[in-house]
Amino acid sequence: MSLEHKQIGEVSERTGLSLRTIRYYEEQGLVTPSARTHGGFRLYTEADVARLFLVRRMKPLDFTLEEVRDILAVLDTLDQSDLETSERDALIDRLTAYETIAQERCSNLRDQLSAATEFATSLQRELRRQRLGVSVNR
Amino acid sequence: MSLEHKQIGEVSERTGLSLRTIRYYEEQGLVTPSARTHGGFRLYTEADVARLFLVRRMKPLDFTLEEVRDILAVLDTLDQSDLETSERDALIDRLTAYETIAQERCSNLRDQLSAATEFATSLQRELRRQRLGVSVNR
DNA sequence: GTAACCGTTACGGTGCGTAAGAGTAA
DNA sequence: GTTACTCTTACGCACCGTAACGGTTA
Repeated sequence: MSLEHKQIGEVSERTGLSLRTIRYYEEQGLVTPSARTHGGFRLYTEADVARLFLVRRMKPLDFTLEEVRDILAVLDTLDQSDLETSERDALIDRLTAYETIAQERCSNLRDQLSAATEFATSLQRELRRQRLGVSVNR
Repeated sequence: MSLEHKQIGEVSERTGLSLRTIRYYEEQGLVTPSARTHGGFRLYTEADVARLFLVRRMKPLDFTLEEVRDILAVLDTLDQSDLETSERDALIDRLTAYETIAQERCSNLRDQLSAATEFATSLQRELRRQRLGVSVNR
């Protein structure tokens, strides 16, 4: 059992998500553990953990948790084989919309990274200036 | 006057910060407009706007607004020429600590960007698969 | 039985969004 | 006198952090 199902603490360490966050994601319907012990402890399969990692990868794109839930639902549904073509097309459209947003957010992230880097190096420069100013006494 | 002082709407457009955000930053003591009209309209100088841009550059590093205020205060104080050496050294230490954090956050941001990019391209792949699956009918 | 985990419940906090209602600028 | 800005006040919300208190597991 401990081969198949892990409890929340280990999952937390592996994913880097806090206990609180993992429980909150469950509360919001994102990732539900596949099982519980008789006493109520959450038990996660590898698939559950993979799903948590997937959510984690989406986080930087700051989707709301509602959007994340929707994306997961679309992906889940697309994995079914018994879908009518019209329904599948609709899902693909929804996913395409999310993909567009994702690309936009990625480019935002790039901008933020460069802004942040710029700030960090400006701090460095300022510090050098200040240290010199003192050691050379002007 | 409109040559020197801009009101909040124009500042908002230029900085990309919302009116609410600019007012909130003031409330938190980050950036205070240099003047007000008789009627109470906020008036910003170029220096004020530059300060807002500076805050904007810090945002991706997700410092709390309290930390941002502190950083700004340190920078402001260091710009004074009449500081005792001991005081200046203390400020430099504080700034150095922030610089270390900034570097860490930058590398976090890089990780997030790559995770996000990874997710975006995985979405792309999934969409290609799905579109093919339909058009080829399996 | 005793650590080390885990459960639920609930309050708190940050960083804004979003009215609402009224005054100001040109 | 209008139209476009702006003001303050205040409530609301997402995403968790952090107890508190008690049960579970090995």
